[in-house]
Amino acid sequence: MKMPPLHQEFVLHFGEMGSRWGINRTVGQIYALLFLSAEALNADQITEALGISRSNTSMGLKELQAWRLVRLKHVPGDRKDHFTTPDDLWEIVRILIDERKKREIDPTLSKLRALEMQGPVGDDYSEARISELREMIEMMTGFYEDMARLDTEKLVRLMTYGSRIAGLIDKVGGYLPASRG
Amino acid sequence: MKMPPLHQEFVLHFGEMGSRWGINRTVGQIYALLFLSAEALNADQITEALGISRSNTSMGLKELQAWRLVRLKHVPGDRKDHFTTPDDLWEIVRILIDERKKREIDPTLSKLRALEMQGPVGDDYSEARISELREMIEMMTGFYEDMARLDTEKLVRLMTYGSRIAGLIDKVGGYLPASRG
DNA sequence: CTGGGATTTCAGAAATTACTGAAACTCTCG
DNA sequence: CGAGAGTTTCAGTAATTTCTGAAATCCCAG
Repeated sequence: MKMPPLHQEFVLHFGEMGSRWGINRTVGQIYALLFLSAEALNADQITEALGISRSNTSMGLKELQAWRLVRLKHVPGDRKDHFTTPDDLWEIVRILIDERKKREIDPTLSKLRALEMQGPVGDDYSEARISELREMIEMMTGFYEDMARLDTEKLVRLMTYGSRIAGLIDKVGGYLPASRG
Repeated sequence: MKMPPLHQEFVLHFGEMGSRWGINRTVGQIYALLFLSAEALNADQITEALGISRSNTSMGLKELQAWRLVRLKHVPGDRKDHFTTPDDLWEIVRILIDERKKREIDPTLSKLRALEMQGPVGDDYSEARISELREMIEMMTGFYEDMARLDTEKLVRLMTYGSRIAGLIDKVGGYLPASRG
């Protein structure tokens, strides 16, 4: 693995964290490498920098593309495909949350709805628990979807605003409809 | 695995989702079982319901306790330890986010800070990319910590309010300090 | 067409992670 | 103190996941 020390440490860290993030070591490393790289890299460059097999690189890139975390970029005069990460970090965060939601939450939400559809087949407690869980997930994903709709500038303002937002709602809350349509 | 069909389906689903959530199958199943259970269960009941080994149950419960997702509950007149999940779903969500933050984000934030401390050891692009990433993570975790401080009632109000919150900030934003801290 | 570079697929090997049963330990009650 | 129920640890095994090299496929320039 030959690259500047900073890159090296960063790449190794992402590799280690990979398993906690639900991706494997090499996928984490490939992402880290591309993230720090000013220019797009081709698969052979990645293979060499990380000291892994060419096929492993190919699979890693495929997975990162499935996550929409890396993009293909054509370099004129080069037949090879080159890869980059989006420049805009906010975009990366949105993609990450969307994809995790899709993989980790949506299937469970569907399952909960399906279970409720079956009608009363359990004891009261478990039925109630399942409904409550579904409602909570719907509220949280609904909120996220609302936030994701905001443009970056507004989002930054909101986050910087922090918990004072709550006071704001207290103040004006009475004059506004209590729930979303 | 003998339990009502509703429980069974729910438990199996949590087992399957486990790997996506960064826990293993049995840990997911144990959690699901306790979640639906009106009364606290002891380790033997869990072992029998899920058809796994007693030691596996013990390890699963230990991991769930490390996540603070299950609690010990003493049942009078019974020497065995009994386990439950918190009743309040909001509390569960807070715990989940806190713990995931601790495992998935905090180590990276530390690493980024450490890398920046080393002074200028990389190219300009990668240095900038790392700072930018650290700042973004700090903003998001800061916002989360602010939100976590709110009581449930305010939080529900805020989430229900959704994206209209942004308009609210637009309206009063000028009269308030631009940043926290 | 077709020759050859570029990429992907895939079956098996390697590495990692999960699970089990047996043994060790802990705690409490008599 | 010490018997025994209850729990945890741990070493070995099973299952799963990741990685590799070879073969197959793709695709464009000539």
